[in-house]
Amino acid sequence: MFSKTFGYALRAVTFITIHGNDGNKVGLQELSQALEIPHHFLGKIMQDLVRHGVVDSVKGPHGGFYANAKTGKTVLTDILRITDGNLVFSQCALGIKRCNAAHPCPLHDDFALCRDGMLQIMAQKTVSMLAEGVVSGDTFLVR
Amino acid sequence: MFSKTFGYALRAVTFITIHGNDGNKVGLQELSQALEIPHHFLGKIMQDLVRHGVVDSVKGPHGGFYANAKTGKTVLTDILRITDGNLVFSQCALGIKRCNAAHPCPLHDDFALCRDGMLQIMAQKTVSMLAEGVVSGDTFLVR
DNA sequence: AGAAATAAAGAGTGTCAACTCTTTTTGTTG
DNA sequence: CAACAAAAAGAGTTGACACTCTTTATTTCT
Repeated sequence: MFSKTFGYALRAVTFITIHGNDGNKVGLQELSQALEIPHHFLGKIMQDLVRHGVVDSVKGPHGGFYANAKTGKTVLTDILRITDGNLVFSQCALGIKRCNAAHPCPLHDDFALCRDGMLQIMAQKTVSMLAEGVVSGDTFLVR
Repeated sequence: MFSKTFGYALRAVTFITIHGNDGNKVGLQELSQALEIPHHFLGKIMQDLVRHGVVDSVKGPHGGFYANAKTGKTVLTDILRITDGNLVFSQCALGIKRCNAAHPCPLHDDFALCRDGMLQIMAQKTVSMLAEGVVSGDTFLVR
């Protein structure tokens, strides 16, 4: 459904929301170790997130990533759009090109309902909501 | 979400249910042209479906694929299992390995609800139900 | 029996996501 | 300012999926 990149990005941003605020920064090293994500691959993803302003970063010794004003308010579909592009939002379950409500494939209605439901939930959930769940011990970012 | 192979397989089986019964057979040529699916690739997929008994085939002149007693009763998850394996049924949205109800990722509950809903629908829908929709002109297999 | 048609089988190719490694740039700190 | 630490950038590798091409096996028809 979603790419691995999306999972990595979401987990990383959530981790930074928890541990990278009030002047604290999270290094790439620490981030990749804590979340068990390949170091260099995560670097590229973080680059992209910084470029889009989802998180901020500073270079140099004691540098790293940290949450900005936008970070906590970012909704999951924002991140999905960055990592997976816009295609996820419209593709047909059977891969038929001109599949739409007026010219539906046999699965169109059921699939659209399911997919749009998921996207709607993800459009309402913010990163800080996820962070809350993790802090309270209800949900987990690793393993 | 699902592989192209799944879409190809489902469309092919539905087409055969409509056009390959009562002694009629559908050749690979005809099938791939009607559904606009790459010829040789579809051949491999059909092989697999025949091996699993979803459809039958005969070689030689005027050979081709045709529906058997099982074909119409096949449910969509049967085909999904053949083309995409069992992983689809259990994977985590964020790619976390030991993600489950007792140790959930932040999206687990929402995603499981959505995914299981879709799979449940697909476990109840048979190929002949799809064929009905196509025959009545409500849904389409091409383009 | 021989030719032709057709599915089956298998090897080969392209592309992309996922991952690794190396180099460069930027900023900090002593 | 020199050394160093960390992110940024970019080239390289791998594996899986999607697709193509060629060869073989099987059946039918003349």
